[in-house]
Amino acid sequence: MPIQNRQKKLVSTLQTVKPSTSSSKSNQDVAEKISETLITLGCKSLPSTYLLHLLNPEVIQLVLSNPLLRTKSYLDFFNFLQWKGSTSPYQHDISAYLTLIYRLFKDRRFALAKHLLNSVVINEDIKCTATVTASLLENVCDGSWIRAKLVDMLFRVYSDNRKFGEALETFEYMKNNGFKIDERSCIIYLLALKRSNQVKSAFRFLRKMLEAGVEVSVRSMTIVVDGLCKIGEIETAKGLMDEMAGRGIKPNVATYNCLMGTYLKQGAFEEATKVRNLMEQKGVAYNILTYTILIDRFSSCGKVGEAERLFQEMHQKGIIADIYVYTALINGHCRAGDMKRAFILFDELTERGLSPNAHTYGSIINGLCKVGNLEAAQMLVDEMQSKGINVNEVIFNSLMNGYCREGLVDEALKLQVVMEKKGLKLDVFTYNTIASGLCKAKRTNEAKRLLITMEERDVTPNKLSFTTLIDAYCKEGDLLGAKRVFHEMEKKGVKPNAATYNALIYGYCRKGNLKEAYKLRDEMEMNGIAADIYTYTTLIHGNCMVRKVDEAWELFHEMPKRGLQHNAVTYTAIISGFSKEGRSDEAFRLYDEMIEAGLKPDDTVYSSLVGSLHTVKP
DNA sequence: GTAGGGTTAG
Repeated sequence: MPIQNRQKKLVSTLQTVKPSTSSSKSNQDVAEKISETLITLGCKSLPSTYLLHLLNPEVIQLVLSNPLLRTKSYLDFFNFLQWKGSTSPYQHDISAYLTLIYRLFKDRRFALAKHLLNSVVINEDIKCTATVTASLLENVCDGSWIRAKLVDMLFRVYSDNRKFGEALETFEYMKNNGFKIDERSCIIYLLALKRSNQVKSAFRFLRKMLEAGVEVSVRSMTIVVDGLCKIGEIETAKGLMDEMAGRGIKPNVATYNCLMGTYLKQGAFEEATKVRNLMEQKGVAYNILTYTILIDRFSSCGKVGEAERLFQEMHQKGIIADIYVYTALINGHCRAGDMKRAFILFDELTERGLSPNAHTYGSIINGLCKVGNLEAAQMLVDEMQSKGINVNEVIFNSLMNGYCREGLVDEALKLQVVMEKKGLKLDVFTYNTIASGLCKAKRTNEAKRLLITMEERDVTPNKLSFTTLIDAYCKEGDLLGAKRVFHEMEKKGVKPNAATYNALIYGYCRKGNLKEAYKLRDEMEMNGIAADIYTYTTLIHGNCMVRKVDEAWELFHEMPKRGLQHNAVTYTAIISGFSKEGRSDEAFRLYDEMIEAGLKPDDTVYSSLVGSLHTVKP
């Protein structure tokens, strides 16, 4: 039957119903007629003009509740009514939605039911409180077993939408009405909380789960343990694990991975080893993630040999490395400057059918930038682009850093323009990298300008930005400016570190103001920041400059006592100090000592040693 | 529906 004829028929059908009366009987008649039309003719034939003034919520409710209607028909009817293209789209009330959701669920169309429930909770025009929604849901379910499923679905939907208050209210509703609460739904809520940085709420909720009689497993516990570890509450996490053990919930490999990973990130190797021992003791085998974390952390802190050993061990145990493992190991070698091994692994993973991704390329490109091979880095950038992998902010930052290290800060500035053109956001890394590149190129004014303006572009300067800025002022000899920035950073609650103090100490040394430099050294130590190799080297150099080589010598002696090893720069400073004073015996003795320590002297050492031979003792 | 990867300063 052609569409037009169908419509004519429907119109005539509808006209037989008196629209003026609003009694239930009449509503029922209308509903029945509409249902009949829908069953026999389908939804496409509904002419909106006539229907809209015959309809009211009760009629709609009746149509939607008609068991004779097939799912497709009432769904079409529902959508037809609120079709946005019509002149007056109809706004269903919440009961209409919930009725439809119930029917969809009954017809096992779960995804659609959930989708609609989602629109109920986010639609400002129809949404009710969680308790009201839950009880309305129960109403439309008419005592069916489905009501428990639907209230559970409501809990999940609230969680998915980060509506934590409503989700909790639904949870309480289920608890108070004797529903059995599924742990898997609670996990969705826990994860949503954790992802919104509401770890403490997740922690409290876990307790609520236990109180409500939910069968809590190690999964829920691990989510909370992980969250607590991530916010640095590792002791709370351990306390929780003990408490749960008392309830028979034992940690598994995932739980241990969280704990161990956190310790390793903090550099607490002994604690991490304790976790590993505990795993062994309890017979909990490592999985691929355990190995990834271990390989990644050892790689990051320069213990790439240990990372390689774990990589072998993993293979012996029959665990096949994935792209994460390869990337972690490659990164370790790149950081150590061993590009040869990095490329061997890169080829190996490709041969094994794995595809390098942006992180893998990022590691290799960064490694190449560090060793100054910018052409090769550029080639890899081209390669990844040809594979359709986007060059992201991190890779741009790596490249900029590479150029800055080579003194090619203008190339870095060109990349900045490219980044902006691509719509990539310059982040704190970008600004800090370029600023320090500018400082190194003695373009301190540009560096200062960049760091001062970054805030205007919504990038919050961090410790490093302030330190670089202080460094720029110090290099210009503007100690007042440097001090001003130092105080400004304190005021903003950004804590200085050793590098910050060292920049200032350098500034004072450069002016020959050793008194102030020493004062700063004492101040940093009082604030719990240990003087490091840079602090000492700067002070040694500063003393030598004002011909106080004995003071320098004293500092040089102090270093090993404090666990600081001399490096080539320290030796260079002290050797040239003695040389300048014409104390060539001491200078040569230190030179031999330096060679013996396996340190490579640079040109400065030679020239100062040669120079010392011509200097007449005062 | 547990847990994982690449970038910055002296």
